[in-house]
Amino acid sequence: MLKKTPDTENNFLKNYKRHEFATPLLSIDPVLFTYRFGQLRVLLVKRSNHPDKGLWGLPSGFVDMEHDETLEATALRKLYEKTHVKPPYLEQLYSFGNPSRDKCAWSVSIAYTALIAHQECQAYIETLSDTQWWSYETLDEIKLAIDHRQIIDFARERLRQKALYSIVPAYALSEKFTLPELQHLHEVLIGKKLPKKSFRRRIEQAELLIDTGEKQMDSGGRPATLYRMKETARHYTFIRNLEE
Amino acid sequence: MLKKTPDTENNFLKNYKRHEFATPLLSIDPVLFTYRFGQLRVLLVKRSNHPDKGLWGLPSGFVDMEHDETLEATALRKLYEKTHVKPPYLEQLYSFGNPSRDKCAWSVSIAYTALIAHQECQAYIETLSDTQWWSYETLDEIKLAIDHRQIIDFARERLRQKALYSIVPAYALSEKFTLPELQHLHEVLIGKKLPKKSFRRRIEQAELLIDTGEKQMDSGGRPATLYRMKETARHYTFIRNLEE
DNA sequence: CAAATAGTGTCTGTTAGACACTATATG
DNA sequence: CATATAGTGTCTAACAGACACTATTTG
Repeated sequence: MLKKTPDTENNFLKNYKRHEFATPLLSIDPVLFTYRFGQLRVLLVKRSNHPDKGLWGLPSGFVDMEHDETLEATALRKLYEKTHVKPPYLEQLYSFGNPSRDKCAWSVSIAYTALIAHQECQAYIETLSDTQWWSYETLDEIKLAIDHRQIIDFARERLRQKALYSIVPAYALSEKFTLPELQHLHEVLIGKKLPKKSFRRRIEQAELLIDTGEKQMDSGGRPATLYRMKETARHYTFIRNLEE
Repeated sequence: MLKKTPDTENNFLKNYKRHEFATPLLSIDPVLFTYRFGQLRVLLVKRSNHPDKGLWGLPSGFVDMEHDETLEATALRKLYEKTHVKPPYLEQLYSFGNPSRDKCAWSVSIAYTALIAHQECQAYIETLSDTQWWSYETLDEIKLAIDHRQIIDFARERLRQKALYSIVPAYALSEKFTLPELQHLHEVLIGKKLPKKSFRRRIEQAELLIDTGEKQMDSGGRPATLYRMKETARHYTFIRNLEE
């Protein structure tokens, strides 16, 4: 007969070797969007590691268990490596997992959606030869790594939904932006023209924006008012969705 | 000088040992809700393993990398163990992760929300001494394992949101249900009375339900019509939310 | 019959969309 | 001035909430 160690939590913890538990490989996949030249764009990186080395993909990474305190921290760390800024919007999107998505083994990807103004990081990105904005509409032209196309499509669809009931997409614009800019972005995301008066009215009624007093002078017509978002706007949802 | 193996994907895969990559421990935490005796209830299990052995918690489990083909499959497997049925509604909720949530090590929980009619599994659950429905309102009376209270609250809040813009909560009712039942469930989730006429009208206009022709005779008044959901109802969202 | 619950008819105030209008810039 | 873009005034059809009404059961 074996002499048994008492089954206390302390003894359990003492003997706990993580690697004795077979557990899927975990990666973090941030999908960073911006709005540039009238198009939705996504940040892609040329992969320097297997699998799918050499293909374009998301700026993925593994949790650094020594230093990362949260899953978000991992996402922010990977985004910082490629942009040198912290995006003003970051939200967990979905976790994808199956035995073959990564060829190697059962693996799980926790995807995040992030938004940023391209002006905030354009200069830094241009110093990197392996990193660039890619128009969402032209993604069909390239083969993306692993299941990253599926993840991007999932993020894109969620962002379309958010355009219907919030002004979260505004985080893909500069800190100061105009209502016509925001409306055009929403139109790109939703895929149809929106009635100007209604769009402006719902945002005005919700009191989501602050008039900076400044005007954007470069439009070749009447200058548009520059606004910035109130902090409350981040979590505000309209009672009524834009119609699809 | 070392003779280097060519850096091909094949060589990479050949040498790929998962356990050489330190990766967080991953568990799946399904939150199964039902509606019984006018209350929202959640399925809890007395934990037979550390950590927090002996406390009540969610019916958690690990991905079985030999047999589970998806993350959902793991959630369904754990729920089946405790209910012997497959719930009609299952949706990924959120992934929680940090270095201390599980005391042992960096760990990640992928939580799922599931809904079921208690009638579908009541008989089986009553055969298990370690499993029971717990009213959400009385969760304060017990200490839950690890961060399961936080996960349940997160799921509860998401379900409240869904009550505002969908009839997904109906999956917590029997396959055939009445409009007053559904309205009461929504009132519990949202935490306030709803105008009867408006509630009925929005569901009628959306054509989400099928009149079974049957009536529920036990209400002590005029019998209520029994409906079942169309499959389209699962993904339908109203253009206009119920007001909070 | 009264009591209880289910379900409807209808009025009213609010509001989204339509669209024509005004406002302010450039050249 | 014309052109371009920003932003507003206002009408109307649709509809959510209020609430009183009818309908159908039990006892």
